[in-house]
Amino acid sequence: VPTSRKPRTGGATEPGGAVAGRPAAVRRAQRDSYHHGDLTNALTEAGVQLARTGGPGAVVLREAARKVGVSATAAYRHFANHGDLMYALKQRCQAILADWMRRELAAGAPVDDPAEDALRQLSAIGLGYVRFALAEPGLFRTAFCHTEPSRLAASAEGSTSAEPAGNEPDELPDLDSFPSYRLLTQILDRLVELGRIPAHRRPYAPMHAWSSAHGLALLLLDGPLAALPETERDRAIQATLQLVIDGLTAP
Amino acid sequence: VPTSRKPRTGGATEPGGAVAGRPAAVRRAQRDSYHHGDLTNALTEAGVQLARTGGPGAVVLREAARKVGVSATAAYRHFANHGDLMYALKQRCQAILADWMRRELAAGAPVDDPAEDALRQLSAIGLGYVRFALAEPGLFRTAFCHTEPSRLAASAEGSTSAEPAGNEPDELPDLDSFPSYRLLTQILDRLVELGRIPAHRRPYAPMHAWSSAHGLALLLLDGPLAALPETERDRAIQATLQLVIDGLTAP
DNA sequence: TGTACATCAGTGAACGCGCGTTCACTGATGTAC
DNA sequence: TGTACATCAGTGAACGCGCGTTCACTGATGTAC
Repeated sequence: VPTSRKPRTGGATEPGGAVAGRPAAVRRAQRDSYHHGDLTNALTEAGVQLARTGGPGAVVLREAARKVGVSATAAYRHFANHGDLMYALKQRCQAILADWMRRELAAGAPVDDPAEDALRQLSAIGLGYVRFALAEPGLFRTAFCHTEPSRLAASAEGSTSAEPAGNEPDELPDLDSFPSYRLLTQILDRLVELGRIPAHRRPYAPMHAWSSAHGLALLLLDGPLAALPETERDRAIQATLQLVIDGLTAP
Repeated sequence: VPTSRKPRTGGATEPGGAVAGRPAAVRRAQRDSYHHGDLTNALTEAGVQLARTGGPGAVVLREAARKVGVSATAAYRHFANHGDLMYALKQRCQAILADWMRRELAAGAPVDDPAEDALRQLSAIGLGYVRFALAEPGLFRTAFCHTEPSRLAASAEGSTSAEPAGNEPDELPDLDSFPSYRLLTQILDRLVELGRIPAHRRPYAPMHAWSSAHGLALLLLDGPLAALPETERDRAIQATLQLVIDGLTAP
C-alpha cells in the first residue's frame, strides 16, 4: 500500500526579508533541538551559497542539506524536489539583484531637479544591475537560469491548458518574481510624467532599458567582452548606460 | 572472441563548411571501417543536437559518443575532456548564431540609399540574433554558456601569467570566437563612414547594440518577458531594436 | 493539569542511475627501406 | 613492389563517485478532553 504522503510544497517563506506567518520561537535558524525550526530558509540560504560559488549547476540538494547539518531526506519536507529548490533559489537571487539596485539607488546623492534626479536613478539601477552581475556571477546566472515548467501545478482549478493570452507589455506574467522590474517601471513612469521620456516610447522602454543592462552584464561575463580590463569595463558600462538614456529621452 | 562491429547509422554531414587540413579520403563522415574518419566533427555535431534539446547542461560526452555509434573512450582521442567538448560546442553555437544573422541579412531587400541600407542591415542582424535565441534556445544558451578557464593550456610559451592588459574596446580578447561580433562592427563602421553614427559614439556602439539584442533575447527566454504572447513579442522586438538605432544615430 | 494521540519534521540506509575517466588492448594506416 | 614497424584511432570492461529520491522509521509537538 503505497501511502506516498507528498510533503510540503515549499516556498512559504519570502525572499530577502523576515519570515512571515511563523511563530517567533520557531524562526531561529540555529538548530538546538531535533527540529530545525526554519529549514526552508536555511536550505535556501545554503543553496544560495552553492549558487554563489558555482552557479546554478552547482546547486545540489544533498550538499545544501549537508551545509545545514540535516539529512538529505529532510529537504523533502520543504521542497517537492530539486527543481522546486531551484525555483526558490531563482526567486531569492532575483530579490538579491533588486537589493543591489536599491543600494546603488540609495548610494547616489539626489539632484535638485526632479527630472535630472529621475535620470540619475535610472542610471543607478542600471549600474546596480551590472555591478551585481559582475560581483556575484553565480547568483546572477541563477537569477536568470532556466527553470523547467515542472513547477508544481498551479493551483488554479479552471485550467484551460492554453497559455494566457493578451498580455500587455506592462502587465507581464510572473511580474512579482522580478521585483527589479517594478523598480525600473516606476522610474520610467516618473520620467514620462516629468516629460523626459516621450509617452509614445513608454510601452517598450522597460524592455529596452533592461535588455541593455542585462545584455551588457552577460557579455561582460561570458561574451566577447569578458576579460575586458577593469578600467575599460567601468567606462564601457557608463557609456552604454548613457546611450540607453539617450535613446529613451530623444525627442 | 567475436568482435561485433556496430553498424553505423545516421549521416552526420559536416556543419556549415568544409573541413580543412585532413586528407579527403578521411573526410567522409560515414563510418565504413574501423576508423570513423571524422569523429571530431561527428561528436561536435552530436553535442549540438544534445545542446539543442536540453541546453548546455544536457551535453553529455557519453551520450554524444553513443549517438555517433562509437565508444565513449573514443572521444578522448579528440577532446581532452568534457570541458574541451563544451568549448568546441560553444564555438560551434557561436558560428550558428552568426549564420542566423547572415541569413536575416540576406533575406531583406537592399535599399538604394547606402546609409538607409546600413541601418536596415543593423536591424536585420539584431533580428537574426533574437530570432536565433527564440528558435534555438538550447543552442543560444550554449553559445553563451560559462566555460571554465580549464581550456587546455595555451601554447604560448612566453607566458607572463598576468592577464593581457591595455585592450581597447575594439580589440577584444577572443574576438575570433565571436564571428557575429565582427558582423556587427563592420556595419557600425559603415554607418560611421556614412555619417549616420557620430564618430564619438563609435567606440561603445558595439556594446550598446549587442547588449540590447542579447538582453532582449534572454529576457524573452528566461526573464520577466518570458511567455509574452507571440504577436506582442514581435512588435516588442522591433520596437526595442528601433530604440537602439535611435540611440546610436542621435546627434 | 495530565494524558492519549494525531501530526509534523526529522533520521539512516539503501536504490538505481549515469556520469567522466582510466586501463590495457587491438585493428588500421602510413612510412622507411 | 613488398614488408617491418611505429603510430594513430578505435575497443570493452571497469572504477569511483555523487546524485536525486524512496522507504520505513522515530523523536518532538500541539491539541482535545
